[in-house]
Amino acid sequence: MASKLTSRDDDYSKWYNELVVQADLAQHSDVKGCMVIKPYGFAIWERMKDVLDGMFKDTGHVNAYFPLFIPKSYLSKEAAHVEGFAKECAVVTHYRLKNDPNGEGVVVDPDARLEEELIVRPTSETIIWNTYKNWIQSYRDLPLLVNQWANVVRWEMRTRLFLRTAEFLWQEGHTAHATKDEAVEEAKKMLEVYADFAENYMAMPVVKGVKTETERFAGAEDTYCIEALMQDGKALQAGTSHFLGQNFAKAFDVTFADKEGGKSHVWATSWGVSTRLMGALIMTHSDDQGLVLPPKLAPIEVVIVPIYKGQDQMDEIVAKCQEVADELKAAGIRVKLDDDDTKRSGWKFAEYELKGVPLRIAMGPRDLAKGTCELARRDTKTKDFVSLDGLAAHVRTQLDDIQASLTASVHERIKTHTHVVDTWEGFLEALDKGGFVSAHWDGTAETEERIKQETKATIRCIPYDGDTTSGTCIKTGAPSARRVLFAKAY
RNA sequence: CGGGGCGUGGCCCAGCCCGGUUAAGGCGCCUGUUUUGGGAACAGGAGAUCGCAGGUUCGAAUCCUGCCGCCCCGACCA
Repeated sequence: MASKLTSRDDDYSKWYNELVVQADLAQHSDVKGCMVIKPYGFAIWERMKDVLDGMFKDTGHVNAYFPLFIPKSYLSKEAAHVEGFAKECAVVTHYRLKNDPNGEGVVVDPDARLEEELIVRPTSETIIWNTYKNWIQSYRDLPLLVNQWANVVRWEMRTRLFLRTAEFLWQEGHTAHATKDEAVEEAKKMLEVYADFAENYMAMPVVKGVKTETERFAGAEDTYCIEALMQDGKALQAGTSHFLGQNFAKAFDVTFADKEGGKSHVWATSWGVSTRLMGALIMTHSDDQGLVLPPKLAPIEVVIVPIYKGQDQMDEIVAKCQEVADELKAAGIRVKLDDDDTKRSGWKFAEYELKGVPLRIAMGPRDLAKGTCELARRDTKTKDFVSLDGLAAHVRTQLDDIQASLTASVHERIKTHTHVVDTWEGFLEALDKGGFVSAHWDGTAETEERIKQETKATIRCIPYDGDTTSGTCIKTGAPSARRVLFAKAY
């Protein structure tokens, strides 16, 4: 743990990889592209999950669980969908092993070949819609608002811890509605939930918008997204919500009887966020000393480190620290008292900084005499001596302040790193500086592709609250209805 | 799939080019003593079929052949 992190300026990518491992969030497993999420990393994910799950429930959704395996034939029922996912599917072909007749270990039993191969779900639309077919008969069964927390597998060529792993954890909401308007409204509503979560819990304000046709989810009619901006100026798609039209209802023949006795196909949405949010969280706030966590998602909001010499002093100080811990806990603050006698205080300071704990309280003999403690902020690295009287209220204020200040700095980052340009030269310059580039585009996939080929920048979204005055495309000079947001992305 | 790198105690790695007693060092771990307000010091100790399989040789971590795995950079993608 003693090794220093590579600085962000030296190599942002290396910094990220080292941080994830050194802060004890995750590690590479022996399986290519798959990670082990370690307890501390998982604790953060659990916080995210708990908060999001509450938000889904508050918007009327319920949880269910669908199988990991999808019959191969299901996947091909929606043409665009299979097209989008076929290249990255793990396939189960056998169901049994046997002892190797040549003596070494086990081999796949060739007699145990599945009649129809099973696909390890890359997403669950197909198996869910195949199930919904039997759940939905009447308008009375609608809307159907179901979410599932699950793991999915996408056989990516190139992976990075949290940002893109072959297996990842996520939630996927799958809803069915009687009308198009209601489904569109649902898709947009869930995007708002994601944006709310990103800004108010992750302290990561995002840009909300709609994807262009080429960036759309395979099988969707519209993909709404939240786009975040990382410290290195690259964008990260942090969540998507899809209006699926009647595509899956038609592919799986899901119809309902309406009030008038007619039969119609239902309208669908799906929406998801994944452990990629962990990567977003890490890259958004952390610094060269390690992780910086927003209090609302920090598994530990305050760590208390006792400082002492000798057993007697230790007993006395730890007892006082325990009192403080109890007081903070009673005030609803997630607090950890680290009274581990085998680690020295200096070691603990460095360790909790690396792990991004927002506030640290240190208490030693001098504090005990004065009725004070040292309160250190992770985000600003400032330290103050504060009275133990009214400490819980003070800590609460500080935590709120950290949350607000992290949020504000990301707002500022987006503001200062969104460049409005009107010429191709200006566009290239802006891309060099990093961040979002607001520019006119002629609306064609060809131009979008050309720009991507030449600059690696993609249209992140057509932002909700962007500039809607018309102009001319930066690449072709053709008329453009409005500005869109470009960026180089993860 | 193309390019690069790496596989040596739990972790980081030296040694390999130029083969030769017991495979070096650091972190971590165990025991003890002194320490303790910013990653402690000293002493002792445990821990390795050098990725796998062949080959060359009196002798292989080191040379040769083949294979496997992972990481990084690109194309593809959440």
